[in-house]
Amino acid sequence: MESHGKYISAIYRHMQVLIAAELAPYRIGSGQYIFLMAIASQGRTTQKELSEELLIDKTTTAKAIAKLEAEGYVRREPDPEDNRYQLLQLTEAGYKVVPDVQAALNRVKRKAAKGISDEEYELLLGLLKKVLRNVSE
Amino acid sequence: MESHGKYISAIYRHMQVLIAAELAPYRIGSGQYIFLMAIASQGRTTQKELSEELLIDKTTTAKAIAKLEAEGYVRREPDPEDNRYQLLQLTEAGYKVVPDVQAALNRVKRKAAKGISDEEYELLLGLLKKVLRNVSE
DNA sequence: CGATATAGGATGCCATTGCAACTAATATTC
DNA sequence: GAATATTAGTTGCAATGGCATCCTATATCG
Repeated sequence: MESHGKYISAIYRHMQVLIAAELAPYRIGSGQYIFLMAIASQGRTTQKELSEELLIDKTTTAKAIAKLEAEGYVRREPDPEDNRYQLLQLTEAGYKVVPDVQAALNRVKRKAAKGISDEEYELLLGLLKKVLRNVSE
Repeated sequence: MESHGKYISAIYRHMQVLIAAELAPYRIGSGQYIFLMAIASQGRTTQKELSEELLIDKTTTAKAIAKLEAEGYVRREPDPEDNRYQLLQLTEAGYKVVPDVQAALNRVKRKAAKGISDEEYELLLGLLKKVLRNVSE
């Protein structure tokens, strides 16, 4: 009785390794790029929003943001209207690195999707979305 | 430009948590059950074989097997014909726990596959297999 | 046969991740 | 308005997992 779990796990681990290798030159780890790209695409945001959107534990988010900040890609400043929040935004260096990161991610994606048609890929995305909704509720 | 990576990663992390909770009563972690089930289905084997079949680094395999041995589910003995190998097999307790683990995995799978038809599920498996082949070569 | 290479496995180290528990700030309730 | 609850974020801890390195046993090559 075959299950998707084995494949999901193996794909995840291999993608982590591939992405880590691609992003090593920028000193961005496999655990940080999602946050960088999320901030890039939605501008000023908070850790809470990122956690909810990416379905990642808030403590994981905190640590990833701390690393991105240490590398100079993200700036943090307390929200003047509510000091519990830290407003996040990309720095100059952050904006500059985004296209390179995007290109690296595209390379990995092309490698992963080789031999899969656009229709099949859309189908895959749709099914994964459904599975994610199921396991995350 | 949407990609499967985000979903794969989120599904993986959520499944880890679900499986860990299901298997906690048996003191089997989310990193060990695959090995238990693999040994159960193929009988006497070695760490090398497991690593290759599951596409998992050999050091990860070593640690998982060590834990399963410590919990009394797996027995290890040196291969008399080649002392580099450790022959692995389930203990009594190992055989006894397999059905429970299988049932737990089935529960997680049913939850994950809710609202997905058998045909769609097969399609998903096929695509995941393709992606895995792509990223692991 | 002896030297070198290769193979299975183990160990140390580090990155990622989630949970429990905590802190500080804002909301709510009496 | 003071006490309590909730919320955003942080810290410590433990589990998973890969890489570099090492050890020991077998293979190979001169």
